Amino acid sequence: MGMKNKPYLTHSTAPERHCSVSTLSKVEGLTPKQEKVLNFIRKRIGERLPPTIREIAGELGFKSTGTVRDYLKALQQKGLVRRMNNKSRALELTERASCNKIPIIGTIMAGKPNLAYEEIQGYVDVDNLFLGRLGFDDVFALRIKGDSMIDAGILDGDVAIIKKQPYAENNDIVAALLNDNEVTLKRLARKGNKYHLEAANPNYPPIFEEFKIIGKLMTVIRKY
Amino acid sequence: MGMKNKPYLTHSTAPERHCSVSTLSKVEGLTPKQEKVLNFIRKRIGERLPPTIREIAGELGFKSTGTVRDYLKALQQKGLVRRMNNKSRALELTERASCNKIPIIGTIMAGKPNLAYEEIQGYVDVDNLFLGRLGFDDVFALRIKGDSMIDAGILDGDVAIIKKQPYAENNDIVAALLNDNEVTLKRLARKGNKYHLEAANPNYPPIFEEFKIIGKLMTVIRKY
DNA sequence: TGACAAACCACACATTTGTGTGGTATATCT
DNA sequence: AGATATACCACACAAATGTGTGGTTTGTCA
Repeated sequence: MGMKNKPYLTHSTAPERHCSVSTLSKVEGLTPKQEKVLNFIRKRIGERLPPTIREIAGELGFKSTGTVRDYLKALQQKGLVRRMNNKSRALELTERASCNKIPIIGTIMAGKPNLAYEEIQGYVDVDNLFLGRLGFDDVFALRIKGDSMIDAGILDGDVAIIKKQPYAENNDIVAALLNDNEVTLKRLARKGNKYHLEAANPNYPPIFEEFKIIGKLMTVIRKY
Repeated sequence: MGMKNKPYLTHSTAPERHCSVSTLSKVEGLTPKQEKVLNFIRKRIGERLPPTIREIAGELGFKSTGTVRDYLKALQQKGLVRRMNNKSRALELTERASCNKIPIIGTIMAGKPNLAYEEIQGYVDVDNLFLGRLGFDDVFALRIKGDSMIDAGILDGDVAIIKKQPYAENNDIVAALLNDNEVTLKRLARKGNKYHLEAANPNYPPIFEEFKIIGKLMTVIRKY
């Protein structure tokens, strides 16, 4: 009955990930109804608990589970949804249907009132962007202080996502622990067969003192 | 049986969110076994499909569902997990147990074998970092081509997250549409009471031709 | 007209899944 | 010694859930 938009888990801390990609119906050849089903699935996956077939039926007002299965079959055929047999809630969005992604635009057509994406080169996956295939265990973040890496495009205040590892290769940008227990982000450089640290800023001298590599720079994020 | 670490959904595009915060057991008063259960739940929620009780039992090697229920009860009492009755897979992590955040480290103590976070300045919330309070519909991404913004620390290949808006303020970095339908990222500048676009690179001249602002730079992301 | 897809429904059945009861063993604390 | 918590197990039952079969209606396209 009228439970529209009620979060499934009462105390959910999950972000609202529901996103109706308004152009998807045309792009992907979805009917409006199919898009509604897909959007509900999106929403619930965003809330961290995919729906059961009967929950979809309830939300969309269908009286038969068979109806939902027809929709799921259609969405599967169109490559937007994947399922596992005989597993409850085993619904997954494909790359194309995922709503955790922000389109990367190449060219944009200026339609009169709105914009139309002309060329979508790909998608930024919000979840994977930092981590790639890493787990949360494997990384930490540093907030950059100072301008010692400015020539590498790493500015004061940027957040650096560091993959924990006690080694790195020549020329990698690494988070290193100095003797005073300070962490610094520098480029790993080799002179002969000894490694040292170099800033990306001519005003800073290379560091030849003892250091310990604690991780390797994976991602830089800057907010404006 | 030995299905350790096998992704649950074969073609899963979901990130591996499994994160055993190694200090959690002490902080939260968890036993090692309880932490293992929690970490498996974390992992599977990260893969977008919370586990059933029997799946937990299978993973951890328990032969009885009752065992798992004992663990869930303990985790619930310790405020790390929430559940719904009679709903399959209805497992949710609380704020404290959630693993969507990456700690931002200030100083780091070098313990003998491992590192200990000395000063956690805050957390990077993976879900909200790009968007803040924006929805997925309000943004798009541009992949930076060229070095015209290099002095602003925006390099070739970086991904720029743009908030859609047809206006901006002086000195904002904006995504602008030029006459040839090309999108470009430049700094909005004012001369008298006319706006034009400026690169952040002395090799590029300012752009005085007609343009249309399509959005404002919110975030820059660079992967290594 | 016929073929086809979309969009529904009913209902039975099998499997999955959560729940409940009642155990055993071990260690710790009082 | 008794109370308590952890750490398991077996088994039965009920509820939730996925599956399968077989329909009806409507519109579109050839």
